[in-house]
Amino acid sequence: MAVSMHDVARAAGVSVRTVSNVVNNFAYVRPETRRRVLEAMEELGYVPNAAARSLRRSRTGLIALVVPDFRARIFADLAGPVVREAEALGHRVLIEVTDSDRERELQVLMGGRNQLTDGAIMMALSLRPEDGRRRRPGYPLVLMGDHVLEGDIHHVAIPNREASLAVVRHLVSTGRRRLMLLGHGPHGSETASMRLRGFLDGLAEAGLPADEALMVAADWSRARGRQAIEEHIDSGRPLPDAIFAMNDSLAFGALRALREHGVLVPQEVALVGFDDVEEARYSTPSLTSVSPDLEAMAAHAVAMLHEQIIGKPSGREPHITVDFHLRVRESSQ
Amino acid sequence: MAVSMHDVARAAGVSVRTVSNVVNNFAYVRPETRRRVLEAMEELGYVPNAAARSLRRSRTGLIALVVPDFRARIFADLAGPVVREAEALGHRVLIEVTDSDRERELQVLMGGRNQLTDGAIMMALSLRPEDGRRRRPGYPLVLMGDHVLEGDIHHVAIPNREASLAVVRHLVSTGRRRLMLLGHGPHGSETASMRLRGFLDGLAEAGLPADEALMVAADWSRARGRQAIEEHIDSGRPLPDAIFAMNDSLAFGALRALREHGVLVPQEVALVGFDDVEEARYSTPSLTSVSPDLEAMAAHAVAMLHEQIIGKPSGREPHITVDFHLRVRESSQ
DNA sequence: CTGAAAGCGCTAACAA
DNA sequence: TTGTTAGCGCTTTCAG
Repeated sequence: MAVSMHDVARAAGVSVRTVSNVVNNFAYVRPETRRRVLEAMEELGYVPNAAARSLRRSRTGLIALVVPDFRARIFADLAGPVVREAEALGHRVLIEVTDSDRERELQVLMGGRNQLTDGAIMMALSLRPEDGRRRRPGYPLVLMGDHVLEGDIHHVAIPNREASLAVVRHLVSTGRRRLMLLGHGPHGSETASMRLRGFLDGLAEAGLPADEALMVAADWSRARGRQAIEEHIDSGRPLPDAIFAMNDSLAFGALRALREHGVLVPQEVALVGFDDVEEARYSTPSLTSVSPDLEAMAAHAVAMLHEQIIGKPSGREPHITVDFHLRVRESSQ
Repeated sequence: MAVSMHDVARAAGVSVRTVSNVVNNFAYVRPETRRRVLEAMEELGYVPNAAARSLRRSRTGLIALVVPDFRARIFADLAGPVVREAEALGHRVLIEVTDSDRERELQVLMGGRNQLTDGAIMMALSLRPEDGRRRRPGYPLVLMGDHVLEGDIHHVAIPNREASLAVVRHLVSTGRRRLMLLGHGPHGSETASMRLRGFLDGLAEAGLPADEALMVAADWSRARGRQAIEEHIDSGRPLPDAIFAMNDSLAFGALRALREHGVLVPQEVALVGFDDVEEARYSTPSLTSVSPDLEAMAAHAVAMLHEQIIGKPSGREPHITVDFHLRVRESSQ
């Protein structure tokens, strides 16, 4: 067995109570006593036992960050800030990947297989609104992204509609008239439909027609972006003068296809993406893209979760949409 | 308080022992009894308490994956497989970020602040060989990457030297003679020096001189890659006919600088990176790059750690170097 | 096959 | 300011 508090107490000639006080930085320990205890800890190589503490406090100090995919850039950019914020509030973060599997997402909603985490922040992709009712009562939970579930679940959203509208306005302001929307359809998420909505609103606002032939279905990957544009060109249909890709991957795929067919970007076709991945600044041409304030998302989500965990009511609004910036670069000028 | 085994036992009219047997899928429970217990669990919404179990078993079921940075692609590509492999062996993964901070890395080496994890897989960047002696004895640990520490610490390595040698051979075989090495220096890691070594070995093998002026220092980022090439061009020094960038980011930065100065890749300068990030297949031109077998790394690391945790001796070699492939693409043909 | 009961290491109420 | 002590919920030894 490992060294326990009792061993330390004995070595330091005090009671476990005092050792506990020292370990937890409580007041009311005489400096001299504290020193002796610290010394004994050092000497014996004492390390507190997380399990025992959790059991006693009925809190593990762990929160879950549940994401669909490790490789998605949104994950990479969100995880850092989430971990940082969480640590600042005294939590550690257990990262869990669902692969967008509905069963796994439901699992989280219902509080997990075992009581390992004090709460969860989840980017759910496969849940349905009515799943909200299956939430385990009392398990602190914050949703990120667009998934709004039934029941009053805390939620931090990306400004999909607003940002898409801003993209259309930008393109129209530079004289583009035949806008293609790339990525509509198969993905089928809330996210996609909100971006579609902003796109349509933008067209309406500019008095432009919504041309079905220019709303192209595609999974959100480079390969599919490339393929979609390739097929469009091969079919002989006229090109749009601007493409709004629902994410940057699609945009890069499209860019590759355009280049292979000798289409000039932005002279003949303007191109805009969504997410503002690092690569956007370095591609040829550099890519105009929507940059959501992910740091703010992380901060809000953690703060909301923390309040639920410590049971503070907080007058905070349970639904927040963060800010965004449209980074205009070479591909749309 | 949450529902405990006692509650379930009472509801099912059995003893806690039996409930435990059911929960842990032990034998010797009559089907009828099992059914009753399962029913009671369902009805009461029983969820096992991880803390109590850990305390009793003196194992948390958690292993730590310790990485320098969330956004590094190597992390993204390693984390998925590690989590998968770990779950297959019954562990869950707690991800920890060190920001390459030596203190934090040492912390891990010494077993962590509290006994939260049963062991750790670490990509250490800032540790020094002699730090190996500070390892907490008995804490299962596997290192990933190049950092070899003193003491007999299990270790899975990337084939830096071998792969760099292969890159040089490839470039030489396509007629290149003045090779630049980009990324040498500041990064200062084992990784960098092994890649340098392979580069030099390759030159020697081909009977080419090692030209100091063509070994350019740069942090491993796009920005620095771009800047380094820019400065080289501005200085009026003659260009090399091939550039081997120590990672893909550097290569993309270099590519951008070359393009801005009208240098044709690969006609005038061939370009090769290291890591084979997804982007390499989609850049213009697509990038030749070294692709280490990260899945294998993950699998080996988890297997090694698992054996340490369960205390199986295993005849396994404690130092493994995984395989790699050189993906030859447009940038070097 | 099932029951009773002893702790795992820690926190915190209560006492001194 | 410090000591004593009762559990937190679970696994597991020992008995039936």
